[in-house]
Amino acid sequence: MSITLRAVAQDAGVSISTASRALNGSPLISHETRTLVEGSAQKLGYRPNRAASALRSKRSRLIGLVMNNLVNHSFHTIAEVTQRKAASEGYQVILSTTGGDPAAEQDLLRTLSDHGVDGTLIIGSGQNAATTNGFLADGMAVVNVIRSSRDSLAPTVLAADRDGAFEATRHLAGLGHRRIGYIGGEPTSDSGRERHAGYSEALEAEGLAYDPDLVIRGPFTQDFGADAARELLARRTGMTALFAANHEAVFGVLPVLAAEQVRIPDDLALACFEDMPLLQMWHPPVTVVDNGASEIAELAVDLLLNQIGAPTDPENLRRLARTYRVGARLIERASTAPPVTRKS
Amino acid sequence: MSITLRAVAQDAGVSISTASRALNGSPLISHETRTLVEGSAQKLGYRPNRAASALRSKRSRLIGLVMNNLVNHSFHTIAEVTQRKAASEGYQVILSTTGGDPAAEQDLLRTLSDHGVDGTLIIGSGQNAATTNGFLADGMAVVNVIRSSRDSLAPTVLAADRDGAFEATRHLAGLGHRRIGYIGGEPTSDSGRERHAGYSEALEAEGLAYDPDLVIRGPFTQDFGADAARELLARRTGMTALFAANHEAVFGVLPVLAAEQVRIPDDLALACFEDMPLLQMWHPPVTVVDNGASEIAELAVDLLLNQIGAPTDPENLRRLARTYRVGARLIERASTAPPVTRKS
DNA sequence: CTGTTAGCGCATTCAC
DNA sequence: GTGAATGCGCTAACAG
Repeated sequence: MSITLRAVAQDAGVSISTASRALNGSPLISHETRTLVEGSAQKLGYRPNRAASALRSKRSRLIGLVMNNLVNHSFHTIAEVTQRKAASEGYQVILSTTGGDPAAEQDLLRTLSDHGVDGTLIIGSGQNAATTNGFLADGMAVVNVIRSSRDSLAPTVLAADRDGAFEATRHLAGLGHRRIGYIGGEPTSDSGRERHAGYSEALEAEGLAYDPDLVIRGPFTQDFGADAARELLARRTGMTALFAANHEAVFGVLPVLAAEQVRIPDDLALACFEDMPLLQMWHPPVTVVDNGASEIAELAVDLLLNQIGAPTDPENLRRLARTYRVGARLIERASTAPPVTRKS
Repeated sequence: MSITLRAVAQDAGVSISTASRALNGSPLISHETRTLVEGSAQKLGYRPNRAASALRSKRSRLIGLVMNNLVNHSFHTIAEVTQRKAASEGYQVILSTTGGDPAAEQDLLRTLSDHGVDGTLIIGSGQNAATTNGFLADGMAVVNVIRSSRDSLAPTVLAADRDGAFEATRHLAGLGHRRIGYIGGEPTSDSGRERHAGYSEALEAEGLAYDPDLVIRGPFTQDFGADAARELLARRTGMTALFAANHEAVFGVLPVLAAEQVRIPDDLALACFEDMPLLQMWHPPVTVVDNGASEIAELAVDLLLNQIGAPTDPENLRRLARTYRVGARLIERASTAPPVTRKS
């Protein structure tokens, strides 16, 4: 049988509630009794029963993390950072993957609520705002991450998709490229729209025309990337640079470029969105827009803990409930260089 | 305020204990009352309070997952598979990363226990058997994964490191290579030892001599891999094939080979341990030993749930407490080919 | 500052 | 089969 608070109280010769207060850092406790109780707890190897504590106090010290999958580099980075940071603040994280299914997502959200999580970070479908708003009303903290959720009353932390795409495109244009290809996500996704907007705006800012022949947008899949890359090459558009802004598609784009013996950066300058080991190690290393997954997670956890700190304060929530953008950062590597002028 | 069991019981016109039994699938309940209660629960949108349930029943429907990090491809694969499978059985998983620190690991294990997890999967340091054995004694399930733990009384699920390395090496030898290099982990790690043993045994089986000049073993780091690759190339040993058996080191080996313009497979046939997207997309795609991370996770979760099913049955635990090996699988890709005979 | 009292919501005796 | 009673271990009023 394990040591209960009662045993600690007995050992220390105080009441059970005094023991509770002493161990939970209540200010209304004398220094002596605190050290006394702590001594007993230490000696007996007391460990709090979180289930009991949660039942009574409505604070589980658990937070939920809901995401599509763990394969995506940004996602598992976020999971790891979230876990580490939460643990350092005394919270454990329940991890849930949805496979991108909104129904599964709702189910998981409910299950997390059953477990009494104090808050939830959600990289979601954006389709369960009603559910998460209900949680907020019940005093559970919520933060949307990476993907915004229409009608959600919770704070949202997003990557700077548009700015990042703008910078990458301007970087290519700045090197002298005038025919810059674009492979990106569908307009139905926020990030797909934003990155495309950044690309377009950069072209405009640099005085370059937007040519639909240079642009292919599609689903977040490797196959799409491969097809798109082949298609762009086949079009013979005079493209000298390519911005691959659809993360999953990159896995299809790279092998095609290699197989077609496209020399990088000489035949084609290449930039991608979202950094990952693959791109660092590629030959040559690939210039990327680092979306700041770690920083996004840090901020999201901060916002979550802030809510948890003042759970029943609607004013606090209103104050926090805005959209934050974590700045993107261009990392220049060898895959981008000025266009090679054939002949002169 | 959320709906409690009491409200459901009231609505159904039965006692609270009958409601509890009805919703928990107790056999001693008439069919009618069951459907009646389920109807009320449905209607009111009842959701069980897991904290209360855990406090009373000692079953939290939570399991812990402890691992070094989430960056390693095998690790996040295991995390994702574990989560999905656990969820399908009604369990949620608390994810913890240790950063490889045994003290942090112990701390996390204790914290998981505080939360009353029904069981824990641990990819651990192997140094906390005393702690986990204590958990077992308290009726918490434990399964060691990927890394064995000396003195642990819990079941262990391991990858077939030796067999995998044996197969990869024999594959290279079978292609006609006689000078096969090896870059692997330190002998202090189980997997480092096992894979090296598999390599050695395969050489022996193929009648090839073991040449220390062809072998470099070191830590699980990218830098080590880069250094080792450079060193092996510099030694001019007549090496025509390389088996990179240290997963993290692969991230250092690949760029060095590319930078040194080593043509694969013509100048050097290459095989690696542990599959991952990077290796599928590499140019050329790299032959690997797939360690079966998904299958390892599936089996580990099964073993955990089996223990949870019969928590106080020492006979059951004794029966399960053995070491399981999930078979490795060689995936041949374009990076391995017969040695090119220069001239004739 | 400390002790007493009263549950949190549920699962499980024990009666019937 | 069902209901009444009893805590699981803890925290949060409420007194003092």
